Amino acid sequence: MRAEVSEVAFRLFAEQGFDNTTVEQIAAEAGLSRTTFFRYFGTKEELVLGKMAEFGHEVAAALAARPESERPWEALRRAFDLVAQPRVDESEPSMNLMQLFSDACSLMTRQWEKEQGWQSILAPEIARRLGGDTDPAGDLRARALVASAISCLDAAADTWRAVDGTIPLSVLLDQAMDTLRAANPTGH
Amino acid sequence: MRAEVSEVAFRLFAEQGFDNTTVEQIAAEAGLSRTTFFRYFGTKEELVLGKMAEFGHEVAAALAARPESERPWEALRRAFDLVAQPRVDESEPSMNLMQLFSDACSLMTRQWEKEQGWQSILAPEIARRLGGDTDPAGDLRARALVASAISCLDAAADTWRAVDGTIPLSVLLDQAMDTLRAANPTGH
DNA sequence: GACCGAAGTGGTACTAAGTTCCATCTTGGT
DNA sequence: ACCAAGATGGAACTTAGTACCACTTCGGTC
Repeated sequence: MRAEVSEVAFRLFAEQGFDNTTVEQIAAEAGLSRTTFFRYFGTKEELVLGKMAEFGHEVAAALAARPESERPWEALRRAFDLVAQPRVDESEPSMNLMQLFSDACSLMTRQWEKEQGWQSILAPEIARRLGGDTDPAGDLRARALVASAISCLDAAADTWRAVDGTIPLSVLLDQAMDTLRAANPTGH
Repeated sequence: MRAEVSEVAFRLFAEQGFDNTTVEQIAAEAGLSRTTFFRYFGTKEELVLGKMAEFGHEVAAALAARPESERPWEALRRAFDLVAQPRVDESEPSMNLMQLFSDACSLMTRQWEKEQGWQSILAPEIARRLGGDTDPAGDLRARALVASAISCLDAAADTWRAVDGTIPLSVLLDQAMDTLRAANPTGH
């Protein structure tokens, strides 16, 4: 039922884009009223979020199935194969999934723009420090570093608020970023 | 001018919350019309985003000022001191800033909920693999790992689309995550 | 000093998301 | 056949955001 509406909606999203598709349209094509749509989904975005959550659980299952001996970072990497691995068996494999992933990021909100903003601000300097690659995908490493660092800051800030500031933010940030501290090359 | 409106808005946000403050209210208190407000800011969220962007540039400046010899991850960490370091000189220092940071994350959008969703789904397993800490802030390390991994996936997916899939996503993801690969402890 | 164009401003009306409330229909049990 | 409950649809409302138009104001020109 939810699945049926969802299917209709994603067809329309694919045809016209997310913003150009109204809830009224989705409801009409799915054969229910606007009111009922909102009773089921609450928000238009929840359609996308719901699908993302499904994948999230799949990834979690894959993660849980990784061997105990595997290091966490590696286990995560392997779990991500679920979405990253080009699957030859399914019809339209990971392209649609990554499209959805990417859409979900750009769709929802400005939070993303904020992070993108910080990323685009910080990444050039990091890229420079990593050495002067100017390959098309050359700055991926810089972006990964910056995005992860922001994530650590988010996590630390959240914990900081959760403990009412009784632990200094800098300590928490050290804790978070120490966990990730990679064998980075020395500045060029 | 923008600053003046911004000041009024943040006072109202603090008093009533972001959602319970209408643009009409802000405009009225700042002495301009709703129409003019939108001419200046475009969106209500841009008020918050704008402030975040300011901090972003401050951090970028601090980052650029770090010694060349410093490793990128460390340089980022030091640049983040701008927001993380408890500043004794200013009146209400980093608490408000982090409040804003945190609000900006929860405010804008569901993208954040999605990431939070994935994080909350994946983190317990990672926490378990890191060893059985159950401290209040004990899962910070797990959250940092998961959030960073998600960031790498985002960056890789973005690059993948930018190069029209001519480089396999798995390769890009390896590239991104190898950059971050930490000296993680072996699963307990 | 009157005139004029441009830019900034406000007002009105619109679309669309999301909420609330009420009326209606269906449906399962008595 | 009846009745109560839950699902559905409709109408009205609030708010963000957009489009358009009218008004003012102000600097320059004749």
